[in-house]
Amino acid sequence: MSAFHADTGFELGMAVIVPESDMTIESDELLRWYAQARRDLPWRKPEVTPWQILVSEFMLQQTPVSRVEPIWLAWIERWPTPSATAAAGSAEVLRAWGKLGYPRRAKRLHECAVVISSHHDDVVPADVETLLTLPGIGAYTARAVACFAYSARVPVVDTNVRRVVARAVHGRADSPASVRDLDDVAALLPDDATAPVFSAALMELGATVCTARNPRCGICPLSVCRWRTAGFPAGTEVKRVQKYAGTDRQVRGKLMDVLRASSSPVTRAQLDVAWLTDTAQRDRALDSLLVDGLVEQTTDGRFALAGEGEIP
DNA sequence: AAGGCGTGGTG
DNA sequence: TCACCAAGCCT
Repeated sequence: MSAFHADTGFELGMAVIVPESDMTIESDELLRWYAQARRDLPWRKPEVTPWQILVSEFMLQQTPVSRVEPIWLAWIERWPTPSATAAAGSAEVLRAWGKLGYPRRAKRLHECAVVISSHHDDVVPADVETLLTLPGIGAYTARAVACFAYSARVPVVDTNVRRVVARAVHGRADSPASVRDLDDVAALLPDDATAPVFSAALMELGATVCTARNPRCGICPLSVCRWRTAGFPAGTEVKRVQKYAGTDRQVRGKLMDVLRASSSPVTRAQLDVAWLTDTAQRDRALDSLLVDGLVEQTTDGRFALAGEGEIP
């Protein structure tokens, strides 16, 4: 057992009998920890609707909880349902999104609202298959909505879950994205109705204890962690984080900032001052915003947030 | 399938 | 300081 291979569970071609507790994450200890350590996030309150949970999931795609909270609170008060969101128009939605980042998410959220209000009787679909057909909803968000809004027993795999499972179950510092993730987590899921809380707890553990940098192993509730057992081996080289300063993304952000601030269409000159250093780059950024459908040009040649001219 | 897509907090 | 990172999705 001392030379046991952490990855495969096999040694020299001989099957090693692994205690069940080594291959799983103890649901009891995880749930007990979650019950006392869970953050009191507003979208976790019982009266929150599936649509409002969906909104939180859109906002949380690559944006930290602390920045999402205030925007989400104001958002659901203003637009509590898909139909209310759809009726608001995409320009107002893009404006309310503010500086959460990746405004394509806001556009897709509005598109979701339109589809759900017009084709699904204003009710968020409950099954993963249908959710996956909606704009901006991918593998994670579809399962998160099915699980957290409808208590479906489906694996929910985000970056936190991936990391926790990679460490506790596989003994690796992190996990390269892989299709095995879904099967891995499905195998860990409790058989009973606690599956959704189990998933929430797994995510919470990754977000607050088993973090990417400086994991707080001293307060981890898991009694079995193969990463710890293996002596915390380092992960493989991570791919470089994308640059931001000076990129087209930053220029797009500047242009969107100008558009958001104006309730009426702006002139080309007003956009030009948002990025003086490289006019070619500025043109490219504006063009890409038009291609993405985030910005529209009015008949008189000015620019506005997409949908600004529409009748609400 | 690798890379584009915002923004701001943090160690 | 500045690289890293934060409940991904899409092409």
